[in-house]
Amino acid sequence: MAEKQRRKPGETREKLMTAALTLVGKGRHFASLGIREVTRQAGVVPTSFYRHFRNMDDLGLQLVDELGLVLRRMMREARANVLQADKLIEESVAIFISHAQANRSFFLFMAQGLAGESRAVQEGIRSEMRFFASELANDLRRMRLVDHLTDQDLDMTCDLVVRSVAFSLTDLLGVSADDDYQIEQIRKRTTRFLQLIFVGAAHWQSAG
Amino acid sequence: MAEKQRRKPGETREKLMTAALTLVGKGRHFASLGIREVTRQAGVVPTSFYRHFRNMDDLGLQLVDELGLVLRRMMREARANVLQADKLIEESVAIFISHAQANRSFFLFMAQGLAGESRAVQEGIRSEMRFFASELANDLRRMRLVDHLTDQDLDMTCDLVVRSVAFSLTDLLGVSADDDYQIEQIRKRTTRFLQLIFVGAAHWQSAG
DNA sequence: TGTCCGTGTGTACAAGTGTTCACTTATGTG
DNA sequence: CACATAAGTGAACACTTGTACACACGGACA
Repeated sequence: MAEKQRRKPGETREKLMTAALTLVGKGRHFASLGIREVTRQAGVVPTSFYRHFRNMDDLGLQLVDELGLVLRRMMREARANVLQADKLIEESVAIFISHAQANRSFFLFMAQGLAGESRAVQEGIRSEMRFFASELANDLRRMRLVDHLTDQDLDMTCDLVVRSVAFSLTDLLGVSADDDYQIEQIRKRTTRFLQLIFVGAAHWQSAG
Repeated sequence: MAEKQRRKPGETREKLMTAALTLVGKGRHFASLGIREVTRQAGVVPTSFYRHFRNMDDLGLQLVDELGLVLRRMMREARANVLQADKLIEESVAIFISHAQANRSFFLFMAQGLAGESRAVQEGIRSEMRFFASELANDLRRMRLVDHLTDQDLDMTCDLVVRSVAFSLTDLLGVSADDDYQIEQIRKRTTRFLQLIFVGAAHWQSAG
């Protein structure tokens, strides 16, 4: 039999998660992946799967957790790089797009999971988005750019912002990763979306 | 052998499409459906599938076409029922939600397809959404509520509106169909999203 | 009336599926 | 060093899957 090569602990686990993401990155839908398929892609025997996950839903849930880390990294970078308020939207969108490109499979998985098969994964992703929106609201509060909005209205605004960006994600993931022209179009459009929303927020008082 | 019961032409075809939608309505993801599974649900022998569709992607494409009809019906009803401009948003959202409930499986399929496995289905749904947005823009132009916007800015606004509503769809489809409280929350939130967007559009000139 | 042809049916098969089982081995802890 | 344990392996199982083939029927049209 082939030698058993155990390296670092948790290595196979990671290989399996990466394999699932790789398949998603190749255009497959997470819901259509099977255990054997994933283990094959990972170069591991099918039985190994059960050492780390109970089933594919379980693997999906653990991917959601890692997705949370990716999002947090992105937030940190945005906080560090967006210094001047006047370019806030442009720069944030740019950072978002570059992260989405760098972690294409992850974001693909996220976009799929929003309407996915597993209720738990769905709820997990939704919860990550809520967290993201609330962090955004905190940042904006801290920057005192939106003092005229009630907390509730600010939360709503940020929710809408996150949703719009998430939807742009599906545009972005639909075009090939090196189609610079299309990507630039998406960047511009997303930026204008957010500008429109913030113009609305700025005048919300009068309409609320 | 069981009698062969041929009824109306195209009946089996419809049964297969309905069967796929039914499975989607039960929580399955379209990408994970198989031919045998669908024919089983339709009460038809697997071989019959090939008389009407080349594969599951083909069936998906034909579902997108029918989805177009559903959307057009919804638009027609909205046009007929939204008479006074001041309640335009509220009433449109209400009509949308009632249609989404009445055609739950269809809209579930649409939400799934946006990040689905088949590029063609994806593009089809996206195209339906673009059409919807452009029709909305035409209606608004006709009502002369947004004369200060350029055509391009109006298109962008409508695009954002349609996206926001589509995203609310995933909220709506995530809650049980008779959870009136949650549905009401979603209705309110979606309404406020659109109001925020239109406030933004109303003041866009100054920022554009 | 005869003859296509679209559509429905049953059978068959090779390949792929999830999961269980009994096994081996590497490694950290005592 | 001995050993318990986590993590890897191959074989086997009972199913399910997509698809091909030959056949049956019924209505449209000559």
